[in-house]
Amino acid sequence: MMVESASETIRSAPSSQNGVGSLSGQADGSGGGGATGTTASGTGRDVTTGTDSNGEMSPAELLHFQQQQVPVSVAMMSPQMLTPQQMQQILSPPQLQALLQQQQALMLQQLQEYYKKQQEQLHLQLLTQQQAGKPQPKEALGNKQLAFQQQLLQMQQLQQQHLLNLQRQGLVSLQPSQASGPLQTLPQASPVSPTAAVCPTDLPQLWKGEGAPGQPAEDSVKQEGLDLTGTAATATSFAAPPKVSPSLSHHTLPNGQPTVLTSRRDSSSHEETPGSHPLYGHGECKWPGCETLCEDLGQFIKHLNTEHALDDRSTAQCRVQMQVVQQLEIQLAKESERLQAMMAHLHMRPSEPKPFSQPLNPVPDSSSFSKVTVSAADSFPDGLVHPPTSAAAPVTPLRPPGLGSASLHGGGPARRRSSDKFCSPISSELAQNHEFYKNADVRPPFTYASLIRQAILETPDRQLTLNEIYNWFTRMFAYFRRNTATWKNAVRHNLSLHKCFVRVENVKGAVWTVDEREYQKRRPPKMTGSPTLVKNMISGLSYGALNASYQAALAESSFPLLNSPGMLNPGSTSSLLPLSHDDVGAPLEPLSSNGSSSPPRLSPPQYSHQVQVKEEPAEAEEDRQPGPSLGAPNPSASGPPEDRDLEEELPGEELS
DNA sequence: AAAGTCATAAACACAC
DNA sequence: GGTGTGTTTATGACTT
Repeated sequence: MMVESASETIRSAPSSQNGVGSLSGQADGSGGGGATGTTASGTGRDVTTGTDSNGEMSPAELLHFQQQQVPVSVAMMSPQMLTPQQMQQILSPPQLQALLQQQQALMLQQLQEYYKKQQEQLHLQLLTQQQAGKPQPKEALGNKQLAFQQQLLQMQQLQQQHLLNLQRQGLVSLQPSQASGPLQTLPQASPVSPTAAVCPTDLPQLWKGEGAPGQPAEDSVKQEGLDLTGTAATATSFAAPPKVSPSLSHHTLPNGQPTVLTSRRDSSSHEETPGSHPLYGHGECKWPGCETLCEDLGQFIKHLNTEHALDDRSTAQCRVQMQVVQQLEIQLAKESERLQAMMAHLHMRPSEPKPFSQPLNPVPDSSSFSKVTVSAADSFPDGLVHPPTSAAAPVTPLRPPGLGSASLHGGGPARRRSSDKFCSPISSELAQNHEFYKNADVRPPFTYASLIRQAILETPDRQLTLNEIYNWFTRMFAYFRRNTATWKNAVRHNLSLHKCFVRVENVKGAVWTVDEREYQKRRPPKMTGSPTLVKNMISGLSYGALNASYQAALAESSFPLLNSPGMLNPGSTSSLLPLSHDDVGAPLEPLSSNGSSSPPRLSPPQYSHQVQVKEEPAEAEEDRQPGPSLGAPNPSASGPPEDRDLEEELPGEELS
């Protein structure tokens, strides 16, 4: 009371402090570092803005440089994750152009290589099988081919669509050579393959770059030794994912020959016309970020030698480019695997047509089209299930073949209702980028609430003490290893503020649980945080994360009802979270069923599933749990539903 | 422009 | 008194 007034007045002063926040925030208040306060705001931000690639780069500068390059990857994924506006915000026009061109070229190239590769493979397969006298049902093969071709088509369509979208958005002006390729080749089959929307989610992992442990793809890339001259690592290497469907994986290489060779040749053959240079096109230098006009090849060569000589800067740029390529390769690998899974599958049951071609509505509006559909499809079940143990396992993006098909269901056109994808984006995103967040000082693109929930749900008991939550944060995110006061306060704040978090008294103290129902009640997503997120992430630095983040954020935002049971099919449900069993069974009864719905299966008290207080909740437990009353602040859940918490999860969770 | 979200910051109350 | 927990309120940046 009195106190309050007092504090209030006091507060007015501090409000200015917010200035601090906003200060850093000018770019975005909360953002980037806002939180992380001092440090971040100070350093981080300046960093982002400040650097200009100078001639020589110190390690730090190099880092900065990479940050600057962020846009590269951003642009790459952009269509799926950012609205054009956002992209434009982040990138300067020239940058945009350059990046997009680069992206187009790369994709094209890789697709073509991939295509060839696959053809070879098929050929080989056919031959082998025929020779082996194995009366392999031609039908099966035929189907395989069909499926395969469809997949390829799908990929191409995806690219086409992608380019079109870009064009439509005015983000890029298609250039004859680049655009024409895919466009011509593909008799535009309108239905843009949804699934195709290759999800870049895992990319960030790769981005970890050198350090990343066991990434098959990565490894192969490295082994090949990147061709720094420009054509970039070939995607082909991925055609032979080391661990894919056994039957197929081995065929990859025709003669066990380093794929590289062939592929490289291939690529050169298509790209390099006599008198041309992979880095030279349309009269200008195609070196990332450089658009210098060069009248002819000679001049270009000259330019190349002078401007892009072997120095730190060029090297750094190369590295960035390598990463970009790796990301694409990962995508390709995923698609490839999916394709193989499809083939494998069809081999057994050659009928199933491809479900995915739902006519994709032609992108309602630029901003929406991207919405990473796939992510959902991508999120694979096993997701977070891995206990957060420090198991620095190789977070392989590869999806278990069996699951591959899942994408078929889920992968819907962009705007699809989330219901189809029940996968919790955050969980999948985290699962896939677990290592990344763990090591990179990047702010995760989720709200505190969603993170807290995730932390809780990851535990078998679905309950955590505050301290355990803290630990989860620090364990899972490098970002939360600093500025503890700030985010811890935020965590507490969120716990108290949101109804979905229920405090349960325990003998040993109190634990926090999640009232899934409350959580689900949250209102539908909204495209939060874009710009902010963007800035944050960028300032946060890793663009890999950016990607993932965006993807996740967008995914979430586009799938409001991600848990809606209605659409769930058992199998997929499991993918949801670690809660699997319980969850699957009971819970999620979100909105779909009936607004406020009283979930039939749940007792009024709800708690959807879980919450069994550890040890002995004893009496306390009784009180809160079942009870409606929910322990702490939480009124009857069913009653005042949305009041308190309605936040994140689906929405683009960013923690700005 | 209003309303709603979210992140932050901070004041307070309590319990240990 | 210090620290950890929880709860609240205020603010600014953003989005719808």
